[in-house]
Amino acid sequence: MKPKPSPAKFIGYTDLVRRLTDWRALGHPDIPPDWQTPPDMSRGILTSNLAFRAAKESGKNPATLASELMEGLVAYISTHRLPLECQAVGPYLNVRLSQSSYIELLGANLIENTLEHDSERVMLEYIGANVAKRLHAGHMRNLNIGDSLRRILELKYPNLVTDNHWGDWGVQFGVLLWAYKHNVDKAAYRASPIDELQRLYVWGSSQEGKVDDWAVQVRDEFVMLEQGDAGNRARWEEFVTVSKRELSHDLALFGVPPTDLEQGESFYEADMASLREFMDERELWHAEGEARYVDFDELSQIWQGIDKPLAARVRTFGRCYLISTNGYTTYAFRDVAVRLQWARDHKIDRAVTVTDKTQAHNFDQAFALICYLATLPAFAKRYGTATAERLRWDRLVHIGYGFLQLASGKMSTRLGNVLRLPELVGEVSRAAATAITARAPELPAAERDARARAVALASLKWADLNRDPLTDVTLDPEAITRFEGNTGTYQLYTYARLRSVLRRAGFDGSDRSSLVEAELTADQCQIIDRLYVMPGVLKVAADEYRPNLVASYVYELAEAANRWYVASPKILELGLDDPARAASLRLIDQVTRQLAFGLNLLGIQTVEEL
RNA sequence: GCGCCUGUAGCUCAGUGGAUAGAGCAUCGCCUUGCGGUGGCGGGAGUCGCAAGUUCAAGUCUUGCCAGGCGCACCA
Repeated sequence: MKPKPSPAKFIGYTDLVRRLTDWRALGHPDIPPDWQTPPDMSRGILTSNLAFRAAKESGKNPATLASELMEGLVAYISTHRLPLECQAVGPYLNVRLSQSSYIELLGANLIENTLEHDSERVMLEYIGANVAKRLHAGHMRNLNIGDSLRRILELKYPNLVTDNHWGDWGVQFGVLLWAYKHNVDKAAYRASPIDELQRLYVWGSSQEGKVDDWAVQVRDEFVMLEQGDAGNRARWEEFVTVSKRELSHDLALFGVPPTDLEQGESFYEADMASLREFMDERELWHAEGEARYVDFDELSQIWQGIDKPLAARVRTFGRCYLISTNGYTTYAFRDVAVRLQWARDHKIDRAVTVTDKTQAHNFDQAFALICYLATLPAFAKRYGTATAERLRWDRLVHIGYGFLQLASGKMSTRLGNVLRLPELVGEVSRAAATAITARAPELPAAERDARARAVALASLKWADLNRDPLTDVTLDPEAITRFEGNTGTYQLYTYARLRSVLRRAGFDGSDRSSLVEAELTADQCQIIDRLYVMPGVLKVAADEYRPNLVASYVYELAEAANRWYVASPKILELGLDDPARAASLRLIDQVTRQLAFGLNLLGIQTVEEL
């Protein structure tokens, strides 16, 4: 008679941490254990430095205290039947999974074990495409970071909404409409509307100073558009339509799904008018001819209830123009209106915006202004108390990213110094095709190109997301597509190789009976530890908006799996009834699922063959 | 001038106030003709920009300097 699997219920990581956090040390009930992942997984899955923090009030040295605390922890774990072993190591309280639980974990679905949900309504804004302009290489970072944050934040916030803040309004449309009327090449427009619009915009801008009253003519075109002139309106709508078609094509090329919303800049006209009226009525800004501005030094002093550190920051924000001398609303003013609209109409509690890092100052100003306005009773009266309460400094977030360029000598300059997104993908795909041909020369061209595309996208996304968004990136297509090292290709390769083992073994996941008798090696247990603690990584990644933590986790998992796999006996040569074979295959299955899950959070699709 | 960001190995970069600061590339060696070796193991390589401070504990927090990048008003 074979022993039956343990009847103990599977406890996920998040659950386990919660229950361990409920434990309060005798004599120190007010000091939470604050469980963390240890720096080195060989120490276990969780560690607490409670003894340090409790040492002072108890007057004992941390190491002595730790062994005393350990008795209480042992009793707690035993009482609650948690599948854990624990040990005081010097002043640290270390917790590891009990040996008997590994087999059970191996058979469980570790990926289902995700984050605690937060009911906040969160808006994530990214892409930042403009009407009549193609995506260029700089947009890649926005797409990568935005799309990845979307996937990561969704794990924590079921009420996540995404928005593409579409650049579809403003004086530039006066320029475009004016240029279209004076210089459009109809044949070129039919052939490729976006290219012709880009040309027209450049041409139109270049006429400043050459044409009398250029500024007036351009402004009049935009004013006509604003006031609903039928011709300009129809043309503008057509520009928007062709631009959206172009954008969805580029997004598909890059494997990024569309956002939930596409609230272009024009969408906020009414709210800006309303805010303008509000600011005028209450004299909340300074007038300078047509222009209107806010002085943040003043504002920091009249802001009721602001805390001191924030006040010190806000007073350095300088002056912000919200209405220009020409009477146009500015970008900053639109960002104020955007957050009002989100808070009021979408009931957004937390708003995250992804743009390049040079815009940080603009968002500081816009966030400070809307937060200040939200403290005014008149604002709550006009826009709702709930709306006002949602607008809080610590919940308005700007994620800035640095610039991206190709390594010198490898930049495509066919279209001047702007590298379009499809060209970037093409450039990296060529490097990937070269690398693939080197190892599989006989591969048919179609198959090679398909793999090259997968490798190119994975390489680009990995190179981008494996680091802090703020750093500037110089891409070397050859380096990022290499199979060895910490590259996207290495992750894809590891996945494909392990999947191949499962295929050859005929693994279908159905047979778990022989698992029970398996003895796992220390290497295997450490991999299971890693798989088990992934939600801890995801939590920090979501809390701090940092996809690179997910990338680090994926890399470490792939590395650990490779290390074990290469050192272990050949799985396919083990007997079909050998429990070690079942355990190894099951582990590979868990690893590949987790790798795919992690890579997917970075927007990277795995492939079965590479 | 003011503000923000950055400064960690030769290079490119990770690094939750906590245990011996880690990867990749490059470099020097070793294992392995392999279930997908494009792998794996190891060596050398660090005053974590400098200096104070807070703390039981600082690459991490605070302050001051130094260097680089980016903003600073009606572009987005």
